[in-house]
Amino acid sequence: MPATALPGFREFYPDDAALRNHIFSAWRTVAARYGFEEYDGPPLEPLELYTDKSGAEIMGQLYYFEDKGGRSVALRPEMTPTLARMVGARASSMMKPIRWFSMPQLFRYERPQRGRLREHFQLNMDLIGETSPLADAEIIAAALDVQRVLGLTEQQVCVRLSHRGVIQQLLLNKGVPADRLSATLTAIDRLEVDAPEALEWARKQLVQLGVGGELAEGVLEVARIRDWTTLERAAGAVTAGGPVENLLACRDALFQMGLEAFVQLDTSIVRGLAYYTGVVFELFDRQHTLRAICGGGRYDDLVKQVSGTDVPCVGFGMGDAVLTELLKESKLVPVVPSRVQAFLVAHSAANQVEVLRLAHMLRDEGVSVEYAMKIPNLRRQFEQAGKRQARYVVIVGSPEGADAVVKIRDLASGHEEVVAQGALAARVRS
RNA sequence: GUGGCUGUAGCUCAAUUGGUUAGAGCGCCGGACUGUGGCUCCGGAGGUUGCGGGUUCAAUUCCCGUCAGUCACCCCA
Repeated sequence: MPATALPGFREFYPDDAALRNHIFSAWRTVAARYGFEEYDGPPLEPLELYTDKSGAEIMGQLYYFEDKGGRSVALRPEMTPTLARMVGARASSMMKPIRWFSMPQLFRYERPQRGRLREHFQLNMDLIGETSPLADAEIIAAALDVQRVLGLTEQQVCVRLSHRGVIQQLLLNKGVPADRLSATLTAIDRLEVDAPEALEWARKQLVQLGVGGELAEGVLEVARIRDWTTLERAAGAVTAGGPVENLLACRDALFQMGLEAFVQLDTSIVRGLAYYTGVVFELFDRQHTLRAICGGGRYDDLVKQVSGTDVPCVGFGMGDAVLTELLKESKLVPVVPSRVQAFLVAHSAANQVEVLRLAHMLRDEGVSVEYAMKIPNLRRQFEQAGKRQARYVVIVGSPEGADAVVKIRDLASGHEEVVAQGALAARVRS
């Protein structure tokens, strides 16, 4: 039986780790651009942190066990409850809005599929303590900018935008009973593909909910709104400060930022998690061959539920698994140009002492250096330097030069020159 | 958790209706090659054909189970 990693858990070979770091780097870049500070929490949490909020059925998707102190603990499946607890503890003393991001590794016991594993890293960005629709727009813009930094355009990705309050209002207008709203939203959540089968499925679900017949058609009509004109017509008179105005203001802000081409109204976006209260959105690849790249929205009541402090929030989670697939598919995986700056080559074994001295001198100067541990002929050493993707080869022990100089060769251009040892670090770094 | 499809070297794949010692390219290691890499040529290592069982004189090939991957469900970060 060969040793293998657990299903759904990844091993990152150097190429994989490089791509992961590329994604992490984009995450950090955008977080910095938006003035977000990094935080982190415990990977292992009390089980109740999740069961209290999400109910017992999520137990099947949690990695949980009893620790040696008899506590029921779980590997974190999402970051938001931890964030809510941390924010709730200090929110009253912090300047608003709070802009926090984190890049936790999360765990969930589910059947692994492409882009969905039992472990992943997830960028979480949350804007806390601000109810303005500009905060929603800010968060969505950040999620989109991550895509843009990674080289993905509006040709490849889009954000599907909706608003729970708007949907609820439209459903009430259609006559859906208030006590059926929550279940109806769940049914709508399934409708994300505008396919006939999905429609049929949704009709059946609605009938089971007691929302059959004409009412069901009304619900489906609401869930199929894809353009702003239809939405405004369906909403009727817009109340100041109401959900519709809120959603439109968020849209306007995104348009004013120049992100219009990415934005798609989609009233079938509801989000599974129960705690969302306002704007909700998901990022998708345009071909829709992958799962959601990112999902988020406004959750104004969660912090109060967890900590007792009333703080409005909007945020998203963006996993690395789907992004990895999309970047590979879009041929946007960067190639590392050069692994080491200088590869030291010894003319003969007698020069190895000098190689070690020079190598360490260069490393002290911050230059990345490699050299052959065994000294084969020059041809072989050059070959090694080439395979290691070195920028320069430094030949140590050149007979025609004095001891104080070395010859360096630019491996890409083939250009060679003689350099004083004291000037070597500066020359190689340039 | 349910169902479909797929599992051969590190990677991509081949192997006649079931037939002898499971092959190739790339990659890796070494040689040709004693002051200059990428090219070329030669050689080598690397496989319990995912694993287990069954049918058969004979299984990579057919059957069953199982594990893993993948797709669609369930569900969702």
